[in-house]
Amino acid sequence: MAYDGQLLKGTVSIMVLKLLTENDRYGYQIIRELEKRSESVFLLNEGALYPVLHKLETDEQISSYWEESGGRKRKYYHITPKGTELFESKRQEWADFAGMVSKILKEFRRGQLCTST
Amino acid sequence: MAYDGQLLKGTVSIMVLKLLTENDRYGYQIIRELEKRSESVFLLNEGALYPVLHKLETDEQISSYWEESGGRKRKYYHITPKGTELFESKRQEWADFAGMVSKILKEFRRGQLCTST
DNA sequence: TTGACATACATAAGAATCTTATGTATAATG
DNA sequence: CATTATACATAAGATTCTTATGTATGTCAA
Repeated sequence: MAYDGQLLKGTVSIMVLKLLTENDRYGYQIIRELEKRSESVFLLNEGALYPVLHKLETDEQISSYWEESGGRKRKYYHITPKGTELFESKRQEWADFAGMVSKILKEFRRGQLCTST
Repeated sequence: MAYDGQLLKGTVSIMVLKLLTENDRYGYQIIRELEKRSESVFLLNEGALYPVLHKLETDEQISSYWEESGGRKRKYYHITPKGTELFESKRQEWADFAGMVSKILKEFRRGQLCTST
């Protein structure tokens, strides 16, 4: 992981759900896709992803099915209506949270003009 | 905590360092200040903050001194040059990380116009 | 003056989620 | 035929949060 691993906590499942809102995908594919989209910033390892997928499935936010493609058996995941709903609220939560952290990190800098928003 | 506690991981020490770049502060004061600035979104509890302060001190990013004020003994923390330096890089790291997560969560939405930035 | 509450420090047990390591198996590639 | 990539999985360990608990002092109202 290019970034302090702690920052990642809680965001993996949100990003996984995001990818699954677009298409059904299998685990290994999710890792490669996140790597690609983040320009190799998020180098998720399998030991991190698979437990997250299993937990999301237990929570019925995603479901799975095995499919053979490209001569390989792959476990595809599909987002459920519950997962879609939770994703939307988690996305909002992330936006609010990240906005608040950024605000605090910027606030009250000496010599900086503060304009109302 | 109003938000999924996992999102907080890794951000507490950055926000603490931020407050200490402004003024020396004591622990209890940091909790109240974060609560106030975040509009009660970040309700840090003492069990979370004190270990973070102790670790930052062990890492020599902050130093401490006891002072009596308002009839009470308070342990004040002061950011060191090392802490200031690390804060600046962590702030940048946070901005990059948060920007990347937000980008991924927004990306490729169906029916959405994508404009170059 | 006494009991409740806020202030102020601290630590310990437990939960969640990551890293690193390990294991199994198959396909592709040189 | 050996190495690498693909593809699944789990376990041990680290970190950092929550919740609970403990100690002590100051303030304020009944």
